[in-house]
Amino acid sequence: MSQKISDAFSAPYDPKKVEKTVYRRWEESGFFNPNNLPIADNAKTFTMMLPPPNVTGVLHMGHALNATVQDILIRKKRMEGYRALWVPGTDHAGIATQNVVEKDLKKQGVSRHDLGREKFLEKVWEWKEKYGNIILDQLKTLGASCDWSRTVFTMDDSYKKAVETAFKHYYEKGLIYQGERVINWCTRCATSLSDLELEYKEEKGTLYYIKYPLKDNPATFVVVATTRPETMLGDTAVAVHPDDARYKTLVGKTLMLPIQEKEIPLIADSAVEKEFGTGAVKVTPAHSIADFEIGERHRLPLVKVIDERGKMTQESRICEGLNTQDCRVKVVETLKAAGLLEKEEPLIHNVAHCYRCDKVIEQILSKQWFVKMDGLAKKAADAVRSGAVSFYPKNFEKLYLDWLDNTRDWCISRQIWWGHKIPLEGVDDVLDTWFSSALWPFAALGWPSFAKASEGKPSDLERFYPTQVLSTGRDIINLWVSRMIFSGLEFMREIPFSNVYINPTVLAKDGRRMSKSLGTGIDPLVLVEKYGADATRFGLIWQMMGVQDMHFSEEHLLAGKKFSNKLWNIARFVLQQTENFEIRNSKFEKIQRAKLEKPEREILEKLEQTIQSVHDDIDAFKFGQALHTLYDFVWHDFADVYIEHAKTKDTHNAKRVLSFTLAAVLKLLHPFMPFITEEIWTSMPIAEKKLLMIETWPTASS
RNA sequence: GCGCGUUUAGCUCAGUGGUAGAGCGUCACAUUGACAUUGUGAAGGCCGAAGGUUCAAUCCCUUCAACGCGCACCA
Repeated sequence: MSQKISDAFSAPYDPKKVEKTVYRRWEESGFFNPNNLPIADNAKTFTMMLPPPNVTGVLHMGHALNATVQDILIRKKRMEGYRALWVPGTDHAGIATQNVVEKDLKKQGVSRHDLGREKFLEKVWEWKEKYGNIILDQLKTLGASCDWSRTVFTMDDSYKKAVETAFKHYYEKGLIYQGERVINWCTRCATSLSDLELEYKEEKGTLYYIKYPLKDNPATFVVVATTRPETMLGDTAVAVHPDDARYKTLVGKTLMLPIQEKEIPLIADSAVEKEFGTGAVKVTPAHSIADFEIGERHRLPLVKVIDERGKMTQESRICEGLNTQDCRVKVVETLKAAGLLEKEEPLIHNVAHCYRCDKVIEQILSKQWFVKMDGLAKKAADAVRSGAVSFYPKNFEKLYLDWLDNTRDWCISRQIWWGHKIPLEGVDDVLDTWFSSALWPFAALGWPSFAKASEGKPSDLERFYPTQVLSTGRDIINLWVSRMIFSGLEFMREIPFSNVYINPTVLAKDGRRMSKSLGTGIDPLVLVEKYGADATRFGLIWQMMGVQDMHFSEEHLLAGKKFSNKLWNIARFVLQQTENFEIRNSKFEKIQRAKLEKPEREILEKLEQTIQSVHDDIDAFKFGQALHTLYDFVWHDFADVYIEHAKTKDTHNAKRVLSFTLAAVLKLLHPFMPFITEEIWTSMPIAEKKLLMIETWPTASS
């Protein structure tokens, strides 16, 4: 692969001429697959699972950032001689994907019900094929060194088996149960949702003060305050706080529920807040999770007045068939006419919306499947409390523990079509997409099968589980990370990863999160086209200095492009100087420092420091710092100072130092900017040269 | 309401108990010698506000504000 320098380099650097070819060279080498790495049998493993992107659409810069972070880690470990495996894949993403396909069909005026389940699922599979492939191509274009031969989709047959096995395990252990309980329901998606799949938004509402007459003394009232007067049609009690002096004498009396003209008790329950409204709260056990719990404590009947389509039921009597909004109007009018509406007040309150379609959530009584959480949550919490799993940055551990310490049972059944069917007879529901994602670290390695890869060789599961690092975003710490941890402990009896690196959320210019649904996403391929993949990676990492969020800014990609060019020209100069100057790789690293002149000694000392701090920073997940250090060294110490000095002399030692420093720089930069470094490496005058991606990572000699 | 984070140059962000830094942008000058995607230099900041500790505070403490996030409430 030796090339004439004059052929290999012509300024300015053009990533388009290089990146595709270099990637092909890596793929042909087979080294993305750790089985092909030239390492000893007892080499340590280093495994990462790519958080499988949803097949809802193309990747944006947030994904690009996470892919780059992981590629930096895996490339460094590979150069350090580890059996390095990075498993890629994609996620079927239940509701989210079903929704985008439904939206797409809607453009042609077709609904999923027009097509029917089977035909609709065919459409979803078509969508999955298209976007799944685009996603993998995007990752390759960015330089991701995943082992593509191990690519997994969360609805592959083998994965399906994992999901069924997991369900069966929980079921037989009594951890999965079916129950009629109040759950979050999206009337648009027509499915239940878990507590985590809601987004609360502050909205202006009205607080209605309604008089509930005492049965024995209809001239006397208990006034309740509510933002949802229509749900009063399903009230089965009014509750006050046990210590509330205002109601002490009334507790236990019977009230008349207006409109329905039903007798309901006035009860005392400590879940009621004295300060809110009048201190008396209407209890609608079929349409509020909190009221359902009060209802369980007081054995209250359940009256379901809102159905799964968001329409009022027969039980609502005067409002039967109306939607909730119209029913509210009718209820308020009726109360006014009866003189039972005391007053109305404006109120700012939080309203739950569906995290996938934004529709307001109803809480309704419904028969669903649940996973018992107490034991599992405790396992997951202990894994972090004991230090077995660590978060970077550390403060995310609190977010994780807060949720686990307070979580309710997990509603895992969904009334949609796209997903894993619940593996029991007579049930058409599918599983929450996070149920399958939770198994990712081991299901993607073949679980439940431990079958040997080949004669005598350990299976992937044995060899690569547990993994070392999970790199992901903060928005799915509880949805995903916590569930992987208890799933790993439950099924593998071992934590799935020891480090969780939470990367910053990439925000668009206006400060909103980058996301497809918000229309704020930027396709990394557009930027790769403009600046090159190395510069795109550079720009993202350059900006990532360790805070929670980053306002994505394209100017850093320009800096990356300039830096690529600088590096290219540095290499041009060094290679010109060192033409016909070939050293064996093994000897190459050893330069007797004492015999050198001051400028040579200084640049080598600075290089040592750089090697040390880059090494430490990457291992501490300080990727931005590492890149800044490298940039400063390359541009300001090496180019501005040493190379300028080297122009003034033509000694053997100067040539050695030039070559040696460049070689070290290429290695250190390779995880960050893999393409250009690999390309320059092909022209380095080094004997017994391998691909840079598997060359030895530099260490600071002490 | 509770908690966490952020607030530094036009923009995106570093940083330190003692004359404040980078990238990009701006301005001036420099062009045959690796690189104009360059080089040299310059302008540009009461380091969110107010108190406090200290010889000295952008940094430590308190309070406040704005923004972001999580939790609770969301009757």
